[in-house]
Amino acid sequence: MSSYTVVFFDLETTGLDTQVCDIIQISAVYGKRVFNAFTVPRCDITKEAARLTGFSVTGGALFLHGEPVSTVPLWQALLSFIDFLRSFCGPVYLAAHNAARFDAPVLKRALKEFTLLEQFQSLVPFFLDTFLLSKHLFPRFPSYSQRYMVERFLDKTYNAHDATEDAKMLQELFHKLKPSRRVVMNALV
DNA sequence: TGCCAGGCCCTCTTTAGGGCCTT
Repeated sequence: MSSYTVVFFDLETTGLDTQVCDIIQISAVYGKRVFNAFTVPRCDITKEAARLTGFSVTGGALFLHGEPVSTVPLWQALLSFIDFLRSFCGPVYLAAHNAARFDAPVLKRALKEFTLLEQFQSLVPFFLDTFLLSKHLFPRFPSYSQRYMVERFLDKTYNAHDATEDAKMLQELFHKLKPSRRVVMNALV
């Protein structure tokens, strides 16, 4: 396989049900480059998601911890995200923690809704699941949550449930772990 | 009122059940 670029991303959503939840925030990082977009979800935010993320919707506007947030329509956020991904030369592997089970299906469902999936997949042939990667690397760990891995390897806590911070931490963790190409290939989904 | 999903993985398994990881 030729060269590839690993871009780290994270979604904040209205809940955990990948078949019905809606995207609230998309963030991605590559080095110092950051992509971020907020969008007003079209379904209710579950009580637990609202508690964890601090997002709320009032009068059709998005708020984060009570402060108004600038948003764009979901289709526009997705198109901007595709433009960001297109700016890299060659294929992009989009990395997220538990990508296979959560971020990838949610993102792909949204892209499909706006008939953007094919365009997206021409840029992103695979997702990289750092949860699977962590399990492959360290078979006997008591936990593989992103928070645990960050605390263990980077010795720091961070603002989890902010998509940009989560993506930045994941990038830092990945570079600390320095997984071999073989391990990376085994964590593609 | 309801207190969410889901599929892999592990083991006190395989004639099953519970924990994990994401919001």
